[in-house]
Amino acid sequence: MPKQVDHESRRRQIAEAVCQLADESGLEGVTLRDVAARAEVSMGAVQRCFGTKEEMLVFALGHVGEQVAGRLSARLTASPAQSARTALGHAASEVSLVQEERRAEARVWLAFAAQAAVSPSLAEILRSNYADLHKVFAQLITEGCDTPDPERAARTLLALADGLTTHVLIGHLSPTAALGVLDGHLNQLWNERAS
Amino acid sequence: MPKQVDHESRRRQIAEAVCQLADESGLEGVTLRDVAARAEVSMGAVQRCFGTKEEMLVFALGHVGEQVAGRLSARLTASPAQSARTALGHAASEVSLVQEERRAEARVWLAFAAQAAVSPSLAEILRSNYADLHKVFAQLITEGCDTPDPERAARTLLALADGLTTHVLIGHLSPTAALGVLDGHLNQLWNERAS
DNA sequence: ACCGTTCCGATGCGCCCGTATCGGTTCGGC
DNA sequence: GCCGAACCGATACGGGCGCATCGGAACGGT
Repeated sequence: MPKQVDHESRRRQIAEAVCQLADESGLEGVTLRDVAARAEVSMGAVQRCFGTKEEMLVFALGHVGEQVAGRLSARLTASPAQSARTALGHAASEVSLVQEERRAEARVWLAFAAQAAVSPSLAEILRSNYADLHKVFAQLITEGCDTPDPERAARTLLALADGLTTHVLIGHLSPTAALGVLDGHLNQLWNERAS
Repeated sequence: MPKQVDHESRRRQIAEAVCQLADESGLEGVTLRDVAARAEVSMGAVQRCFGTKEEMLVFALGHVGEQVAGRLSARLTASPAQSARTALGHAASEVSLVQEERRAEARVWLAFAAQAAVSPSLAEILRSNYADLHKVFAQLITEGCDTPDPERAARTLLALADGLTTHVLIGHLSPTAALGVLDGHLNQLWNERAS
């Protein structure tokens, strides 16, 4: 076997380029040529890593999903002693990517979400990501507060986080306002049965 | 002046075609040729109505915004005698386009939202639409329940509705589950201070 | 040392995009 | 009745796209 190259790391490198471009000009600004240029590899290399453009996008979406999930679990395990309330607050603000430094990831997420509405393979990845996030949220809610339907509370929180992401991206809400909404919702959730 | 044609109605006809195509294959499946074919006019007619493709998209987005707003106010004025609670429920379920027959509009909305993240002129339209919806929600909430911060409650509800739309489109939630989330949230909102 | 396999970058191909252009047609004004 | 302005459909054009191809470079096995 001649010339070995670490395919996996190259794929990640390309996925990173995809995300940068999707952040700058949307998913339709992601062309094989531009991706290759941004990743500083040749176009042929991109084609060898991914047989088709769709494959590349699927991998990139999985990549960002892993990043978000990784940051989330890192944040949860990093300081486990805190209350479930603050843990959930951190988790939710992590998932809704309202912080300035996550704006790029938010744009990438929105672009992929739109594409997923007409591309089953992308939708599949997104569904699996959402299922994971739902489990985490539901677990935290079950542990931390005695709301009657933790599953529904988790669905609510996840949808709220995504809606806030969208509204911040569009400019309808400021990041501060979004965080305020999130915090208020969590407070309401905590006081629900503890009147 | 020779040959008069109703520009405005033709623009609406074209906007309708844009929505149909965006529903079927996303915004990037919207090409001038396909739009012209779907609207059953020539490509030249499309070009005369809209100087550029972006103009056409902006108009189409405004068009769907008007439709949603129109349906919303129609539903609110149609049966004004009902309680503010049910009025808000109807409004929210109307805005979150979870019903099967609104699926097309939902896909169109998501496609435009993603594009708006990188296109200021589209973002402008969306912001104005959201501002209107926010006013309606805030008004209903102020009238109907005595939550301490109606503005924030309105922001929460609007973001939640959008997030649910997205999740239903992707297939993470069923329309029924989404409606359940919405209803549960409104109940929580109503019981907040009425313990 | 050399050989076959694997990787590489460049180039070509066919297609479709948005836009510009243009001759023909239709009609109101005089 | 004709004339010019407004409209129409078709076609031309330059460019960028995704994908396929190919000669050569790089390297491990024997």
